[in-house]
Amino acid sequence: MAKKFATRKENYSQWYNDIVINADLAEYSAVRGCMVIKPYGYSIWEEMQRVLDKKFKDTGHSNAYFPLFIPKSFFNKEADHVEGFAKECAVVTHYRLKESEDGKDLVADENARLEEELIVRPTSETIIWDTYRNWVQSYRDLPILVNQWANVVRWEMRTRLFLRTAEFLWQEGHTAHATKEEALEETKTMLNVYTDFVENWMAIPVIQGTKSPNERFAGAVETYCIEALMQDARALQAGTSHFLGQNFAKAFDVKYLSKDNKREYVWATSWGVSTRLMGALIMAHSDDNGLVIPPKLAPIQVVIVPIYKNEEQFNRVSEVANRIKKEMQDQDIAVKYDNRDTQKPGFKFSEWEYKGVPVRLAIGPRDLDNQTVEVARRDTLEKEAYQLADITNKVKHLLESVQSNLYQKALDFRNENTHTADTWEEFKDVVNNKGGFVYAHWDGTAETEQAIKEETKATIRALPLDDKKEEGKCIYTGKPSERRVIFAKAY
RNA sequence: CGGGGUGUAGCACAGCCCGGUUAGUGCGCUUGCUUUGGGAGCAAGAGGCCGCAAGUUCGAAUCUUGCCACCCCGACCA
Repeated sequence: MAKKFATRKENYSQWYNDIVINADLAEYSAVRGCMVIKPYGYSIWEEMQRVLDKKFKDTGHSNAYFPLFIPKSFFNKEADHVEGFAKECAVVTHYRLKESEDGKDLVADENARLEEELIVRPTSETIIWDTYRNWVQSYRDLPILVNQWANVVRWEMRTRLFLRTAEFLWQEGHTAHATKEEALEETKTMLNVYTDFVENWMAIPVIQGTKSPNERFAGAVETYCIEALMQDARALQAGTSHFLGQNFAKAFDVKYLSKDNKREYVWATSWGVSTRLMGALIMAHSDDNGLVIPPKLAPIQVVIVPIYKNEEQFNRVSEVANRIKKEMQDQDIAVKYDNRDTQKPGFKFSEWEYKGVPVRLAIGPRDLDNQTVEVARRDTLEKEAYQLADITNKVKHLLESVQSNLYQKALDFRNENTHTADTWEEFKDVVNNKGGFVYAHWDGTAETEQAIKEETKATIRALPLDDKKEEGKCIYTGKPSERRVIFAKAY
C-alpha cells in the first residue's frame, strides 16, 4: 500500500509541502524563515544554474562577485529603491560578541558597534553601481555585462519553502550601457533567455509582459516579466528583467565620456531568477504521486531497478543493468543503477516515482529470459516492455517525448484556465470561482489597480507584450481603455 | 505587527481537564529469520533534561507565572 500524502484537490499547499519534504528537496532549518536545500533539491538547482549560466555566457556576460554587506548609506541614494526594500532588510550592527554579565550567554559587545551599519543585501544594485562608477570612464569601457550567483536576504513575515524564504539563492545580472536603446535591447534579450529556459527546459509556458507601476521593481523605469500559471490556477512570476534607465547612474554618479567628448550618464539593466523556480517546477508538473521533473533538468533521468530472488539472479541482472548504464552514460543520459540490496523493488519504485525521475527501467529474471526491459514513464505512469536491443535510443526518444508532453500538458492547462472578462460582475465571478489568467480592460491608473486588488485579491500580472490594441472600457471604472491586461491571484 | 494554535524519542501524536508505580502508541532505526515484478512479515532490541526558568506540593509532562521557539490565518513581498 502506498503511503498517504495530501492530494492537490484535498489541500493544495499541504500537497506542495509534502512534495518538498518527502521528495527530499528541502527542509525547515533551525533559523526562522530559512531552509536547508537538501542534496537532491540542490542538484536540480545546479541543473538550472548550469543551463542558465551557459545562456548568460553565450549572450556575452561574465560572472563576478560582490559583497554580501552593503553600507546603509548606499541605500539612501535611490529613493524608490530604499522605499521598496527598507522594510525587509537585515541589519548588521556589531562585529564582536562577548560573554554576558552572568557568563551564561553571548551578547553583542557594545564597544564593537559598527561606525556605519551594514545591510545584508536584498539585491545588489547599490553596491554594484557604486563599484561601476570606478569601472566606467569612456564609452570604450561599455557595455559592462556582469552576472552574479549569490544569496540574498529579504526579511519576510511569512515564508514557504522555495516560494518565499528569508534567504534565497538567485542570479542577478547587472549591465551598463552607453545608450538607452542598447539597455532596452539587453532587457529584452534577457527576458527572452528566461523565456527560452522556462519553456524549453522547465517545460512551463509563460506570458511575457511588462509590470504595472504598482508591481514594478523599486528603482526601475520598466520591469519586464514572465508569468506562469500553477496547477491551482494561481500565477507565479518566474523571472524579471528591469530597464533601470539612468536612475542608478544618477544616484551613484556613473558617467562616461562619449565619442563627441560629452559627459553622459550610463543606462542600466538588471535581471534575475531565483530558487523560486524550484517552486514553479514543482507546482507546474507534479501530481498526486509526487514530484515530476522534466527530463532536461532531471539530475537522474533514468533509474534502473533490479529484481532478483538470490545472488545468482542479482549478478545476471546487474550485468545487463551495468551494460545499459554504460551505454546510456556514453549518450549523456543521467542514469542511476539502484542496486541497493537494503530496499525492496516496490519501495524503490515508489521512492523514485515520488522523487520525479522521468523514466524507470526494471530488469528481472523474466526480462532476462525474454530479452526485454520494463520501462515506466513518470508523466503518464504508463509501463511497457521494451526489447533490450537499441534500448538506449528508445529511452532517449522517450525522454524527449516526456519533455514535450509535460510542456503540452502545462500549455493545455493554461489555455483552459485563461479567460476574458468584460464587466465587473463577470470579472469577480471568474476570479473567485475559476481562477487563472483573466484578460480584462483597465483604465491604467494605480488607484483602480489597488481597488481591484483590495476587492478581489487579483493583481495585474502583466501587460502582455504580444497583445493587440483593442478599444474597451475599464471593468472597474468604465473609463476608456486601449488594451487588455492580465489579472490573476498570484504567489 | 494583529488573530489563532502547538511545543512529550529522528518524525507524527496520545497522556494534561481531575498531580501519584518504571511516560505510552504508530512510523522510522538496530539485530535475526523468512521474503523480493508496486511502499514485506514475524520476533527481539535501542532510543526521552516531557521547549526553558521559577513557583505551588510529600510528589509536577500534568497546576501557576514568566520567557523562548515554531506553525497556521491576515497586512507586505521574488
